[in-house]
Amino acid sequence: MVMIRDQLADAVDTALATLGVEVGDKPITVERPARREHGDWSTNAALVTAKAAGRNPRELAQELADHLLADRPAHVEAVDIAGPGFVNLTLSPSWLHEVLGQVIEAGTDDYARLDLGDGLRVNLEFVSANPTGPIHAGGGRWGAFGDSLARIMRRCGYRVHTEYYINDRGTQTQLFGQSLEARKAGEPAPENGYLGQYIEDWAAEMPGDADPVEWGKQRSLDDAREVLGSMNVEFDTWSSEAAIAASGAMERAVAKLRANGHVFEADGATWLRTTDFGDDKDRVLVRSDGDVTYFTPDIAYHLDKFDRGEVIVDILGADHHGYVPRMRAALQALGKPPEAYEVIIGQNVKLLRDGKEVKISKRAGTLIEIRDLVDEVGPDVARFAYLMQSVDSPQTIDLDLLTTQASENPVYYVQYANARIHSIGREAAERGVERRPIADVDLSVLTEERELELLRALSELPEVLELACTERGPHKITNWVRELAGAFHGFYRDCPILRTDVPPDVQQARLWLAEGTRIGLAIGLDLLGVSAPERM
RNA sequence: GCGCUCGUAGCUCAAUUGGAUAGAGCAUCUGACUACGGAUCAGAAGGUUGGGGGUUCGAGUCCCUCCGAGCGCGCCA
Repeated sequence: MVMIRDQLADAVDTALATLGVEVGDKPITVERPARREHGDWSTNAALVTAKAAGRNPRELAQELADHLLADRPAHVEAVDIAGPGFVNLTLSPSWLHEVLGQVIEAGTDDYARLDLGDGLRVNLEFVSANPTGPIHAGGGRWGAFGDSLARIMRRCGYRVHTEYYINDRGTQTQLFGQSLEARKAGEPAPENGYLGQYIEDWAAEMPGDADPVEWGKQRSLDDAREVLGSMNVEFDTWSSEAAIAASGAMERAVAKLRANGHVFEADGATWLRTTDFGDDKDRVLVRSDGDVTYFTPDIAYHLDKFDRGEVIVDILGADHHGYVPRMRAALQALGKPPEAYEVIIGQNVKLLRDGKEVKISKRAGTLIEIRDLVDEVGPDVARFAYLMQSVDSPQTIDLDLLTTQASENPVYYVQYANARIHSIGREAAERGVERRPIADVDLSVLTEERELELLRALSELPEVLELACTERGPHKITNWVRELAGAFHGFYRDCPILRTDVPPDVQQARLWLAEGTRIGLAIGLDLLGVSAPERM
């Protein structure tokens, strides 16, 4: 599918070459201007090349505009220069009619399906909460984000493998099991043990003959799997730290690190010289008491993940960012190139209840379970709420607002647009109105501003998807889906389809426009892991 | 103290990664259907992008500095 943007960019390149203008370091872009009066597309080509060429930007822009007018790319109606030297292109609505044809032809499977990844295998790890209790509402952010990013990257041509790492080896799982056991026996919790309502509930649930450590771990995992699954978050692999540790993978990893010359002994412990690769201090692999730190099995695990991906990506909460330099160093010490390891740091979620922050501590038992949130507002509202914001900024979720105003959640605004489209389909069937093959329909009758706005929104999806993928920003899809829904609601209001006074040719074109919108909503909502109900 | 991240409308957040007059939703106020679904639409109001300096054709975005917030700095995990 040839994108109009590429056609325009080619035309600009050709014109620059004809003018003999050197293209420097600054990238020449063809973009959609923020304001409608600046045309449909705009290029900064004259601005970024003028200085090196020793030219006046506006004069250069004028020459560029003249060339573009003389050898006019398809659909281009007018070329203007504006501001400091932008060249603005105004296109005939025919380019949008062409987009609608492409959307219909490609359908849900193929419209906005890109090939950025070229089949590169990417291993994506997220959530990976300790199996010492239920997943808290903050952890839901990583589930929603990671799963959506996986969907986005898959649509962009990456082969993505998702993983959940289970820290089931260390002292925390032991303590957790002991806490359950103590609670069941009516004894006080062990020192630094786990407290809270869920300990009480789970202890009551635990059979008397169960191994508390093993049962507690399994109970936590079942909870995570079920509640994340209810939010449409799935993992290809659940990796156990204990299994990695028992497999000999740690010993192999340490041997390789040693062979590569990055391991040394000091103070009775075995160290990895991570400072060779930019860490601020060296790290212990094997403690002087002979036990490994948790770093060592984690190195083995990260090495193991390369079996399921050429690039591995960790999605971590900001509270783990201090850990990144040592893992990056360890993988480089193992001979992996720096670009084979990517870390996405997400800012933490702040939960408000009664206007006050709920401090989360699993150990103290003060937590808001994601299950409670999902039970109360439903998986779509929860997931959409997590995905409305960039993970780069701290997120504040006001639980009272989300629950009391659940019915005003933006997700319904989007789903309602979808339901309206399906409602039109049902009504059309009832009235015996049929959609003729698109080849027989004249889309050029779509000239109302509402119609063009909707088409413009639809045309943006491939660009938005590309950005969402390269910038690791699923929230860009959320924003787009809201825009598309908004454009549809406006269209729906002002452009009747089935009313008897609508001319048949207009009716046909609008039926296809509604169908194109349905396709766009289906793609967008699927990328977000949110359902697209036909009725509400 | 050192390091990482962040600071945008009353609130929650965007901003095509350096582009043109910084945009949405919520909340507030004012309007719109005898209908293809009002969970909708139109409009008003709301800003010195924490402060200051710098870089350049151009800065919310990059650099410096101050202020404020979150997180991290163990032979814990």
